[in-house]
Order: sequence, then C-alpha cells, then structure tokens
Amino acid sequence: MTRKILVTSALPYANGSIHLGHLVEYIQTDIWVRFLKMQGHTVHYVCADDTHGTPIMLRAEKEGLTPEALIEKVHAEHSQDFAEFLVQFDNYYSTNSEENRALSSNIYKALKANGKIATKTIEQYFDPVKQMFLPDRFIKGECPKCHAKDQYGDNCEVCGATYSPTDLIHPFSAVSGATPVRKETEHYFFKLSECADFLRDWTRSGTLQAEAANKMTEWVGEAGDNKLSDWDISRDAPYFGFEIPDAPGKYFYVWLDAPIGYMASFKNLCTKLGLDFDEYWKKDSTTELYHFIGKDILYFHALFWPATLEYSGHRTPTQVYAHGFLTVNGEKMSKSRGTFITARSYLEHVKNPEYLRYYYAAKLNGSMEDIDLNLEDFVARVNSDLVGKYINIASRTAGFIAKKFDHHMIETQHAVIDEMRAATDRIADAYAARDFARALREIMKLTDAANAYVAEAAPWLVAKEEGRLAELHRICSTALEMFRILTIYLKPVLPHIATSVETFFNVAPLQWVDAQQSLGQQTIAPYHHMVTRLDVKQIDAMVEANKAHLQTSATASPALNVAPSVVTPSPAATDYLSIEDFAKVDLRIAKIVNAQQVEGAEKLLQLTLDVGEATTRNVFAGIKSAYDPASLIGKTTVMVANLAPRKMKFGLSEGMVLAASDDRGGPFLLSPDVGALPGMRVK
RNA sequence: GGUGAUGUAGCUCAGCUGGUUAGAGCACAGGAUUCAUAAUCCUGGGGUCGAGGGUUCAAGUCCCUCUUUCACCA
Repeated sequence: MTRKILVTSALPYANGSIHLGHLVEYIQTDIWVRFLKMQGHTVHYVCADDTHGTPIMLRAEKEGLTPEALIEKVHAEHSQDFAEFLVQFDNYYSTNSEENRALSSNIYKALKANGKIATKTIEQYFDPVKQMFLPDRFIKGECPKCHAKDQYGDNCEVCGATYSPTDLIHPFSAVSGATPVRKETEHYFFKLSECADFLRDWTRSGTLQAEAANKMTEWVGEAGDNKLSDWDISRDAPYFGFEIPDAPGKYFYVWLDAPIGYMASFKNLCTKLGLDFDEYWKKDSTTELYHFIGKDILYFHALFWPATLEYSGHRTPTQVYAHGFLTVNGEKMSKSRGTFITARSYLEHVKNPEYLRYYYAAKLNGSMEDIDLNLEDFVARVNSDLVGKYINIASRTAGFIAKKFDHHMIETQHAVIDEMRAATDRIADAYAARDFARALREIMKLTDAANAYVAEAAPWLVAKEEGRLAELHRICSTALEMFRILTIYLKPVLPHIATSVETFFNVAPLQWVDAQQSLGQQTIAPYHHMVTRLDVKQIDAMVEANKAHLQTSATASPALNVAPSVVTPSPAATDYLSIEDFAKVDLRIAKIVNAQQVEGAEKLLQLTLDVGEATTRNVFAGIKSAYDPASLIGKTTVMVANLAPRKMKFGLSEGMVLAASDDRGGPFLLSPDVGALPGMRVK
C-alpha cells in the first residue's frame, strides 16, 4: 500500500552557516526519505529557514542590512549547502512568508477561540538606550551564586546555576552596555497548563522514542500534578517577526511561528504541485507526519507543538524522531581545535559529500545518543568500505566484460545473489527504523561475501586458460549483478554514486524492488572510477583552514552575543577566570626544531617550532638576552598556538612561547616533563 | 542544582525480554593472491564490559552508590 507521508527536518536559524553538526540531521532525514521514495511511497520532505527573533534583527542591524536582505542572503547559502550535500528537499522555504503569516494568525485565532490564550502583565528587563526589552541571552552580569562575572541572564557557565535575569548582580545589556531597568509589559500566553492531560497521553502513545518519553515525564508529570506553566508567546516591538493580529506592537515569539513554518513550507509546495493541504493537516488526517529534530529542541516539538496543533483543530505528528549531537574526535566541536567545520569548508577540502553521508549513516542508529565523527576513523572507514570493498567489485570485474565480451553481460544465478535478495527485508526494516548503522552492517557483510566470491572464482586465472571463456563470462556477470544489488541497497545513502552506476548499467533509476529481478543480458558502458580514495591530507587541510578562519574572523567580527561597545569593568586582580575562558587558550607542547639570530633585532630570536601539525610554526621570541640559539635546538617548551598571527618587521610570528621573568631575572623558558610530545595540549 | 541519556578490544561500534569460552569493522601480525586506484582472500593476537556494592543457580544485561560525557530546565 502506498503511504502518504510528510517529513520535516528542523529549521536552521538564518543567523549562521550550516556546519557538520547540522548535517547529521539533514543527512539522516534525507536518507530516510530517499529510502521511502525508493519503496514507492508518496513522500514530501519540506524544510525552511527559521528567520525571526531578536538575534536576526540585531545581526542585520550590525551588518547594515534589513532583516529581509540578511535572511535572503542566508537562504541562498543554506540552499546551496544542502543541495551540494545531496539533501533533496521537496521544498526549502522561509518562515518569513505570507503562508506562514496567515497560518500563524489563524492558529492563534483558533487557540483564542478555544479559550487557550490569556494575557498577563510581567516585569522584564528593558534596555533604556536601545529602547527594547531584552531576551535573557542579551543580559549579562555577575552570577548570584558563585559571583562569576560576565554571565548570561539565564544560567551561569561557571557553576552551572540557573536563575532568572532579575537575579543577576550588576546586570548590563549585551546590546548597548547600558544598565537595564525593570519595566512592566503585557504578554500573551498559551495556556499550556490546561493541556497536561492531553500531553501526558500524547507523549506516551508511542509518538516518541522511549528515552524521549522518559524525559517528557519530567515536564508533564503524573496525573494530578500541575507541572506545566503557561507559555509566553508574545514579544514586544522592536522585534523581527509577525505582529499578533489583534495586538498592535506585540509580535509572535519566534518559537510560535517556527514549527508552523513546516506547514507553511508544505502549503507553498501544495500550491506548486496542486496537492491538498488539508488532507495532510486536518484533524482526522490519515496521512503520516514525521519530524526529525535534535535532542535539544525536543521540548518544543513534544510539548508546545502538539498542543498547538491539537487545540487549533489540526492533526498531531505521527512521530517525533530526536537524534543526538555530533562530536568530533570524541569532543564537542571546537573552533580553536579546528573541528567546528562548516559545510562549505568540508566541500572545499574533502569535496565528496557522500563520504560524510556514508560515515554518518554508519553511525546513526535511531537513538538519541550522540555520534562521533572521528576523523581518522572517517578516512579509514570510507576508503575501506566504499572504495576497497564496494566499488572494488565492479572495478575488478568490469574490465573482463568490456574486453572479452564486448560489454555484454549474461543472465546469472548464484547462492550469494540469493543471499543478497533474501536480505532485502532485513535491510529495509533497518532503514525504516532509522537504524542505518545496522542496515550498513548487513550490506557490508554482503559486500564481503561478493569479494570472497570473486577471490574464490579467480576470474584472472580462468581468463588465462583456454576453453573457459563461458565460465569467465558467468563469473564476471555474477559479480556485476551482485554489485548492482548492493548499489540498490546503498542508494538512499549514496544517491550520486547510484546514478553513476545506473549510467554504467544503462538502466532506469533503481528502485528497491529491482533487487529481486535479475538484470540479465545487458550491454553496459565502459567502467570509470566512481569514487576516489580520501587522503588524510585533505582532512588535515580542512581542520587547519577552520582554525585559520577563526583567527582572522575573531578580530574582524566579534561574536554576536558579545557586546560590541560594552564597557565591561576590567577584572580586578582577585577576579577569577572561568575554565571556559582558560580553555580558549590553546597551549601546546612545541619542539624547537631550529633557532637562529634575527638580523637587526635586539631582543628577538627566531624559532621554528614543531607543534604536531603538518607544517612547522615560525615564532619570534624575546629571549635573546638569555639564550644562545644553538642551545635551544631540540628542546621542548610550551607555546600559545591560537594567538592571532602577528606581522612583525622580520616576518610573521605564528604564536608565542612561554617564559617566566620578573625583576629578579629571566626570561626562563618553560619546559615540560619528560614524555611530553610536540602537539600535546597543555590543560 | 534537578531530570533524561551515556561509558564494552588501540579506534569506531553490535550485544533482543539476564543463560554455553563477550562479537564486528578498522588498525596490528602471519600467510595467500595479483583481476582491481597496494585493492582482495585466509588465519591470528588483543577486553577483570567506567568504579564499588547487591539480587540470582547464572549479570555486560536487573537494583543501589559513586563517577565520565552529552542534552534540557519554557
């Protein structure tokens, strides 16, 4: 039976570039959608840029653009990134659209008619210079608990305490630096507290993964509990968003209209394709609706969103699928380590998006666990599985078919082929359950079987013996048939390679059922390499480039949430440094591979340092008075590796070595204990 | 701080409702092979399953305490 399915990925915020963390979700969803489409179902995959809110407004202002111009620019970038990663949306739209305005208004009106909207006067911090109310993230101050300075308005990054902005000591606006004043304002609320019974049922009815449902009980509580409070859905002007229909000067909070953006994007698609919007969104719809999200926004998709839909007369999601976060080399993505990798940067250095699609697929298992992109493992895995095993089957047999049999394949049969066909449901079930890791394990087991078959049949020996031409023909055709079936199973993950394979076999786009029919007699095209090996150097260059990018951009454009012109009181000597701030300093063991005098410099020596990178660093150090260059060569010391490079009269200095001194003497270079190797992080 | 997840060979991961000597891929070692972008095939070494307690005839798998990492707290 053909199912009618609507699938979404979370909307990326139009405030920054797509990075490898984002891509986990889009690649996961895209693979799932492509699989369902290959099975013949009617699937619509929609997404959009999330464009509203204070951060967008402020960033546009800073860049001297209108918010509309900013989001248009970002939309073009995002669309390009997704297209190149082969993420095939049926529609990629924007939340700043007329469809979304109309839908948001209508849903609000329906909620209001249903008695689910209330107003309440609240007191909030107001920036008297900027003349605007401040979101929590734009207020900074001293933590009321541990007294760490310069903490955000909602929680302390040093001690982990959570509080409200009004608890901060000496608060200041991160926008203007001014001291905010408390001011009363009327806000609109969605009466979520009245939705507890519905949500309790909904979150436990199999719409969420088990671990997500567990998490939800924390919020929803047991029957009789009164844990849910009403949800503040309005913001005061100035705000970039939709004005609330019957409330001039009040705007919908971005999280109200963002998920409605799923509907709006689909509505826009309906207009293009002539589809029936209501069939998918009406209350008793028999179509299916799936949302793929990151575990961080489960809250919005498992509480606010279903409640919004339910009480505005719409259907609720069939399932919400949450995935974990991406770590790189086992750690959080880090700009200083060069592992905060943008989609663009990956494409520039590694080029082939299917490597990443394959690696992510090999890690994704449908749970909320984080997945790790281990760069060394990435290279090994992709080269071994994709090139060494899978593509190799065609590469090692296609030549015989071309040369000896004029590109003609014959009908074949073999136990391994039967085994491959028999595996079809197991693999399909794994894909359907979003356990791509299991699907690929099954597929690679079959790929190993195919290579073992070729090794056993030894076509290169058969080719040398007379009178065994028919046997050679059979062996190579069999191997290619295996290759074709494996391609079908891999196609959701590797759509581009699959296209090349379709061209090679001269066949129409492969569908899932095609695995069951044999290709038979077929004239095939000459074989060309479809995937090349990935070189570690490409990865190293990518990581380096992301570090370099940080260094140049760090000074050029301070992060948005750091006040551009704030006068933060300079820390007194007794002030503490947070561990996060300390971690920003990339201290590393460096080996002095060369040291020499600098002509014309009174105090400097020129050092060539090995810090475990592909190339050495050049550093000018003011230690001439205390050290003879020759005595330094071979020593290890400690350097600041992420100091912005500085152009000096004698050349570029790419870091700083550490030395101690005061009026009693020095400088004395630091040296690590025996065993420390170049490149090790000092922390 | 509270809550939910998480910690299994050097690396990345499987291990269903507790049940024979804990598995795979990569990496490593030995052998075979040369059709294939040194790819492939066969064989092998390697783990007190985060720590400590407990339940059980039997625990990686259940319970408790501690701990690692991640996320959320409108």
